[in-house]
Amino acid sequence: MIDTQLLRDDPEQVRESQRHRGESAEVVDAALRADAVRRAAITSFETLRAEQNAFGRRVATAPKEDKPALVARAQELAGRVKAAQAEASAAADEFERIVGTIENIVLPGVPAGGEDAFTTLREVGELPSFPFEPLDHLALGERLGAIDMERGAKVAGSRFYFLTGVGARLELALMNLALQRAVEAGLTPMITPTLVRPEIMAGTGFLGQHADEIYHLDGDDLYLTGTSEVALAGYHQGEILDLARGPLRYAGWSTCYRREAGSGGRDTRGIIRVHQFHKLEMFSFVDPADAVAEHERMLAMQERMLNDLGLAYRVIDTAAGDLGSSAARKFDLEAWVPTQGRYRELTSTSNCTTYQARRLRIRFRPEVEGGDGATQPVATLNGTLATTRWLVAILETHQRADGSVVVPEVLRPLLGLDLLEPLA
RNA sequence: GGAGACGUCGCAUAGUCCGGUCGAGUGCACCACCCUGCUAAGGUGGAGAACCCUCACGGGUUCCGAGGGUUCAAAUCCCUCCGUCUCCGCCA
Repeated sequence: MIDTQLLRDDPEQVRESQRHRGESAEVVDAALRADAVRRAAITSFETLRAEQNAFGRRVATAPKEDKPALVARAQELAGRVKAAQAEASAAADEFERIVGTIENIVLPGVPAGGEDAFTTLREVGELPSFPFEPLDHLALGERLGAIDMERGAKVAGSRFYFLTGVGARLELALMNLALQRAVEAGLTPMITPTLVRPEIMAGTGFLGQHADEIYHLDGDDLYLTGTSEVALAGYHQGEILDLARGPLRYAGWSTCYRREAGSGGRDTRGIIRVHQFHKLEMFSFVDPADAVAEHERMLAMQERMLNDLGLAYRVIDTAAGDLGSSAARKFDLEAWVPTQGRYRELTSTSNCTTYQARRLRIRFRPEVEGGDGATQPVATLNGTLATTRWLVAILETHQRADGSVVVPEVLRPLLGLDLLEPLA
């Protein structure tokens, strides 16, 4: 949810942001009208209620014989209060409904426009070239005894898979590398619930645009999370955080579940787009003044991972129209996938500024001279430090003519292998 | 799954039976000032959140786990939900 103060003080900034995203600017005016209605309704309700409260005190202290008459008048007043209250709360709901559809204000510098309007910030690493015809990650994975899609489908359906043998070990090594780096950077490791209540799912904003992407357990009314971001964002819901000693930084390790409802037919081969995978997700709660720096910090950690894994990648500044509703800016890191001859998104990092925190009511008390200031929403940021999909780029990039795969140096101690070799 | 107890303003608690003077007392912690050479102790005062009105001073409304209901009036009575704890049963 956006800042309603900003909506009132500078609606043009909000309209501009909506236009950058290719979203409606008219909702801004609808929201302003709803705000006026709401405030008028609240004021008249509160005036009546104040009257009722004062009257109630008179009834309480009145001599017994006067009470019946007073109560009769109070009854009449109570009816009017009830009506005014219903009106005020309906007006408040309507305002929230409309404001809720306004997406986060995009940060300056974010390219306006749709998916293709992104800016490439940099390309890093040399594109791999092969003196032989490279195999794709699935062909490699099958030869290495690392990936079994067929039995995944037998057991769970399409887009499910088994990681087997060195495949399972490779994923764990990757996740452990990410976890190690996270701990070194001072993040608190977390293993999070992957089933969450509806309020949490709604609070993090995933029930809007992504609703049909999410698995729901009807019998228990719980949602399976598509990222530990959901649980981590919900972790401090409704709390007033102490940020005096710096940001609260977490690294959530979880299995992620996605229905991939709208992606029929795309990336059907291999483990690029699957219903279930693992992810190590960074999540920070920071003073909004530090949000941009925190975003850079996450990006740097992600780049270091990709670099150290020997992957060629580019960093793009995602266009406004391609941002989620909560994100004010998002960097995607896309690794080169040799057999596809293009960059594919491996990871991203989003700065949600105060948008997500406002909806989740996560606040802090800024330090101001002369004591504590009023509470205000924190900024939240998230970024992925490793996921199963990374195996695609790792396998393909480091393959050799004989179908073996050289293990990146940083993974060797964690994996216990220097080379993955095809099964006989 | 069955039976029961409980959920109050940072923490701990009082208040709930018998609805009104309880938005709420007390202790600890906290902040400011005073006092004592320092420390400890002591004194005085302050201090929750959200929203509305106001240039401001200030005023008002809401919040006692959440949501409904009864009532002129609910922390207090009723219902539903969530959570915690205890006992019994069952099971990885």
